[in-house]
Amino acid sequence: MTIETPVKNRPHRDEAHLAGLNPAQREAAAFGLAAPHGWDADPLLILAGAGSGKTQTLSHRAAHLVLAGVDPRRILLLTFSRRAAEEMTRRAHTICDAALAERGRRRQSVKLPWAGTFHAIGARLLREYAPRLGLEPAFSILDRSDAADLMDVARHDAGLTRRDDPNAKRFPRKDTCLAIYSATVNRQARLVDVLDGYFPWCREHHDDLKRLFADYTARKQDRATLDYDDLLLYWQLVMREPALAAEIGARFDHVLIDEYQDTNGLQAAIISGLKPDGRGVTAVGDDAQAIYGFRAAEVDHILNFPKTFCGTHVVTLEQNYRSSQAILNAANALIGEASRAYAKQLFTERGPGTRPRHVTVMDSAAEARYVVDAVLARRETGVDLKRQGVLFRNGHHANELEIELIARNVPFKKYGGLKFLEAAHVKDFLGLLRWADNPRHEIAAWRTMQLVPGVGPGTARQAVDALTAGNDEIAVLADFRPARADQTAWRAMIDTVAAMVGDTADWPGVLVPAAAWYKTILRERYEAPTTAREADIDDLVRIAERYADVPAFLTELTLDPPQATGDHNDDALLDEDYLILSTVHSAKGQEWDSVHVLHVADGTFPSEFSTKTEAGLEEERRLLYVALTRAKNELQVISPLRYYVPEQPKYGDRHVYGAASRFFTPRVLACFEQVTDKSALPATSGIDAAGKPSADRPSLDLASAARSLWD
DNA sequence: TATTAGATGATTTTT
DNA sequence: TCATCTAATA
Repeated sequence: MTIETPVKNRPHRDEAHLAGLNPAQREAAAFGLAAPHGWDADPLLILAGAGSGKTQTLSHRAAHLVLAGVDPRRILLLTFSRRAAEEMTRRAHTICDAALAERGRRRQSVKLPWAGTFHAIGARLLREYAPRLGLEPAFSILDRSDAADLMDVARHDAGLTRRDDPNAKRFPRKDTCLAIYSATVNRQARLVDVLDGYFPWCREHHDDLKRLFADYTARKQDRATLDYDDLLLYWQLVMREPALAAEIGARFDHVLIDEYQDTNGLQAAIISGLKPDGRGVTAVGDDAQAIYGFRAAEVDHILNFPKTFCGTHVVTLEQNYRSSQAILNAANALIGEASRAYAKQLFTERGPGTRPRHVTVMDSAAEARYVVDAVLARRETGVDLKRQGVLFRNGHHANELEIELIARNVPFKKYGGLKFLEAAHVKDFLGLLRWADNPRHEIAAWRTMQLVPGVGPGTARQAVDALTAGNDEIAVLADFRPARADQTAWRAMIDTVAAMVGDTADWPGVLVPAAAWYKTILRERYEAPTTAREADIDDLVRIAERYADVPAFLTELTLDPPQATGDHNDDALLDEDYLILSTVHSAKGQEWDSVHVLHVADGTFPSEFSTKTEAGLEEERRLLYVALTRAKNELQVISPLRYYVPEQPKYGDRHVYGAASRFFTPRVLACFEQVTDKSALPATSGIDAAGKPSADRPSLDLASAARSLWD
């Protein structure tokens, strides 16, 4: 007897490549497709819990689309980082190749989908359509600090920093101004509402801020520069123009979006613009892992996806392949206490595993020692450093750990925190390249000029004005002779930049004199040996040489900066074993055999800035949930009793005895084994475990000394 | 006008 | 701690 099934659901021998997926994953990967007969594309929402094989499923779907006959170039894959985009593209490629080989066909020629972050794809589309949008195609992209500097120039020029009345409140600093601006743009909200909701202490400056932002916007346009937010904002504006939206939307048959829970209003609007009825859209995400509220992301976009696009098919992935049951229990207990119920309950078929540990230590010094000991002990049992991860809420929470790791010769790589590109000398050199790339890039020019000894803000300002008056021809600077400046260095700067400007410049050959010029500046500037800094410049040059031209290099570097310290020269490190340190945000999508979470105390986790609102607190809970669910076999959460609070200036010691994290309720704690490090036990002498004399405790605690005899 | 020293205040996570 | 701003000096 045969059972009639609709053509599009009939299993097909060509689906062999989906064999490794579980039923839910397979359903998601193959939904609406009947290879090789084409596809039918109702909107698809995949709710994928932590460790449920999301990347696997999405890359299979991409591969399946291609095998079903979709042209890869008509697929748009939007991810959260470029690393994720590359990973998925690579996997999809492998799956396709294997499937084609199976069928005895030749490997397909390399056609790549459009894959990248919203920002990167936005930049690419905007450049392409620039002529039709009244945009300079060769626009430069301002990174955060360039944008802040431009904001600062506008801020000073508007006289907002003058303080006629010394008692008057100061105008917000450049970073705050930029943050307010960014929040307003990304939330698509009115300035008043953003100020009321997120920056109440700046409310009184509403009118000045409004004027400032208008000026900032005008300056960016004059200078052919776009900031990060513009990449989304402009793209979204394009999508509001029906003809253009239809044209761009028609270029893609399928739009796959990863981490949909972290999309903001602009991004959601872009998707709606591309595919108004949602046909061809696949969104993947997990509402329990929404952690980018501060970037105006709203969980509602994923929750309301089925309402926004009617006819949405929803697939839920609940089987976790990553963590042991014991770790999953802890994570489930934590998220189970959220004020909002999450739709999924993760389960695993892996064994129970060892219970996660909750370790109490004295302070961050003890924490650092404890973690290094634990990491090295794991390595002894055969868990390589690379299979271990140390996670924390803020970049600086790992500072002491870094010192300890260096002292004990443990190699590591840190994600988040101070980045390669933020080092002053790296910024200087990039500024030079940015100026050459876009002679109208006021900030880059101004910064670069001040590198010349004897040139300060005033002189640089005048030179920039002269440059603008002279139609941005570098040559006009030759007539501008700054009185106090080192004339040789000034002349050399002009020659260096002039040689780099224009299409005729010999790339990457021009990098050599540019680096040479900057190195002379470096040596004059710093008395200490500059070899380390010079090596960084050489690294930068080596990276730059891999790109076709300056704009390509700068765009890549701005949109996808090296994530880790040491990332830029990772070729040398590649086969070595090293420990990963990462902020929880940067750890999204990653996993390790053994995970150590630092500094879990009230005030840091949850962060004290987030505890004022319910939404903020819930986001912190999800952040901790993300941290816990990174672990496969072993998990340790470390809580210092006493920690450093830079925000609270106190006389003398700024350490504070903090409360335990409010997330560790009895029900959550029950999933953990309690461990107390010896540093956190009552001291048995006048010297506490940190090695410093402690004045605030009795020099001898007879009771615990007596007890410890029996330990 | 450039540079330095000292005072003052603040916030974290990232494209 | 760090960035920013002001005042003093060259």
